[in-house]
Amino acid sequence: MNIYDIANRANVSIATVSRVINNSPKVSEKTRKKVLDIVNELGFTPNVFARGLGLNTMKTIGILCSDPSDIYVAGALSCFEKMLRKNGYDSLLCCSGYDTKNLKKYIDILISKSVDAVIMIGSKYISSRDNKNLIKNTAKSLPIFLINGSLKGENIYCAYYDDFNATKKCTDMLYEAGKRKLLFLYNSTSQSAKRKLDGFMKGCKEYKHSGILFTSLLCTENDIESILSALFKFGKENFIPDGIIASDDFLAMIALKFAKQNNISLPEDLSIIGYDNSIFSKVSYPELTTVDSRLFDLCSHSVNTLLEVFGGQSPENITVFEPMIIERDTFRT
Amino acid sequence: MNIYDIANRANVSIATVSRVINNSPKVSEKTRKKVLDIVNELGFTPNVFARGLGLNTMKTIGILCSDPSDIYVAGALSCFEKMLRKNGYDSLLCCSGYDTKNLKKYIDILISKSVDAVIMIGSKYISSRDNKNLIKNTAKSLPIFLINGSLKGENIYCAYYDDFNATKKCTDMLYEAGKRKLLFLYNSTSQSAKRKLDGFMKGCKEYKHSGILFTSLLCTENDIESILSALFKFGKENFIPDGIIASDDFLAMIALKFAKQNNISLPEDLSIIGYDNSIFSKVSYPELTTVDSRLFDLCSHSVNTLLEVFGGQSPENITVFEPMIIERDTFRT
DNA sequence: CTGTTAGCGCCTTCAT
DNA sequence: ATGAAGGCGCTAACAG
Repeated sequence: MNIYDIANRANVSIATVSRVINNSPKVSEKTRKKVLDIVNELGFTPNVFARGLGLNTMKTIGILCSDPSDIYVAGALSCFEKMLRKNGYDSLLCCSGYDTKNLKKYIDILISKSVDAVIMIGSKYISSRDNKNLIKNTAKSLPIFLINGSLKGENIYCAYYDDFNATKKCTDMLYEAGKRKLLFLYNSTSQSAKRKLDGFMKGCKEYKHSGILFTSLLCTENDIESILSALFKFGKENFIPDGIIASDDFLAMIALKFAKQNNISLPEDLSIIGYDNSIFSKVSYPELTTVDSRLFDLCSHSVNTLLEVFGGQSPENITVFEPMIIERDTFRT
Repeated sequence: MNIYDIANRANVSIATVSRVINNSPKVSEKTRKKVLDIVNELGFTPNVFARGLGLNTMKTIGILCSDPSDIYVAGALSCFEKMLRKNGYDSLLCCSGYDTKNLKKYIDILISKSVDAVIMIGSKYISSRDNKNLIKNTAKSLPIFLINGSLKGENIYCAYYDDFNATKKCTDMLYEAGKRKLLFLYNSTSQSAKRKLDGFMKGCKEYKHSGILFTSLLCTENDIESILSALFKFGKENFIPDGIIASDDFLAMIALKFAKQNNISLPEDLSIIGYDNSIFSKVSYPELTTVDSRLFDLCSHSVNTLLEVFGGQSPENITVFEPMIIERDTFRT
């Protein structure tokens, strides 16, 4: 079934049918109704290929992410799909895994499907110089939206969170609460993780002369056991922290587990601050004090920007959101 | 850039270029190489619309789910995308939320994008008679794959887990461990939840004459506070359970939290068994004993079935996977 | 307001 | 082994 069939039945030309389908104003109400009735009766849906072929747009956005089973990614994905759909766009999902080397491959896939834009969730993609150039190049042909990452360039729109400020603030708070042996836990060397680490270091260095000890632990292995044993080994060596800042709630949960296994009392002997205000932070006991990464704000802002770009406007290229610390039970000021 | 450009540069016709792109055997090695070189040099990718217009397939699978921020859905999504991509298929994501009434709307969206098949994650969609008929009807035009749900019908392929057996087994184990006041927690009336509830009831009824008390609690509100307060109110009334089976790990986590808040010792005074073997069960302390829902098996089996269907074979329509209980710390036999 | 027609880029059948 | 040409369904420019 195609517009010819509809046109035949309605005794009009295919052009008229096309106009009706696309809500063109220049159709008489009478013809419109006649055509619409037949369209509904036959349950006709225009063929996207044919439409795309002419318009070269399929109202589809490519969403590039590492892995939706990551809780942060899943949240972003959920938000994007919902908002995009509300505005008539479909979401083509493309998961790259945690290796960012073959970004080109995935971008090519999305481009070959003629997506109208690419949303990249996570700052890992911007780590290498090659990838940066690749993204800048890609942006020549379609707008790119970076969630949680920062890259200057035409047709590139970034929204991220001021992680530096956030961890700096956390460090300050821990110090002011009397904590003097601080540990920063992180699991990636992404832009975002770096910003967090930098904020932590900055804070610690300011208190250096006040007898503060601090260090950071990169947990590259992502399974719980290895992180726990790293923590354990770490604690044994020389440094038993009284304050931990984690780059995400998952790591914070493991730190919490470690503390409980070792009968360390929270938050007196050890304070823990997580990151993301994820479901983990609410479901745990005690509940995690955490940094709200305002995922929803980031995502909805990005979709709005996207709509503005498609609407021919020129929105800001970079938007930074301010941190907010959610105090729960693992640390209180 | 299109095949005409390539054809020009290579001094061949577009037909030849098309043949090369599609690995047709009837092209001389020499021409093939000549064309391929230019294709690679220019980074040419055939236009999917044009291709789809003729072939009416876009090598895209529609994935219908409630919400990827649900941890189970996220896991399935991750698995599907990965396996489909490996086999040259893209994933078009479509999230319906938890209201299953407008299934038709979402199916129409996917069909209008000419997906080659639809994968439906979650058994909620099969709840109403209307939806069942809708799915059967849709299956006339393209294959449908049901994850965690069961519906007989041509061109409908189901993979689910024997939840009945699983909760039945859990109930048996709790009874054998001396538990006599059992509670089943669930949060949905999906097929899968019903199977779980039935298994629990079956088990309990068998022990009815041995002085066992049992009941179930449907937690429709999905926020932690209301579930906690439901549990609290519940405990106050008349029934303090010594064994809880939850329909997912999230509910189990909340039960765990409740127990800890009320200084109930685990697993002595209260045993908890979760469901799904999700990240929750491993990150909590004590770790959750849980039922492994073998998500990965379900998903990969479904993708294999899908490939078989596309390959013209006739695989089994319904596959049931057997339960496996993972013993951790909240209950031990 | 409505109809005619030329593409959009590719695949495929039919000639050669 | 290769080329020419029709057709896939739709949109938009143009003509009436």
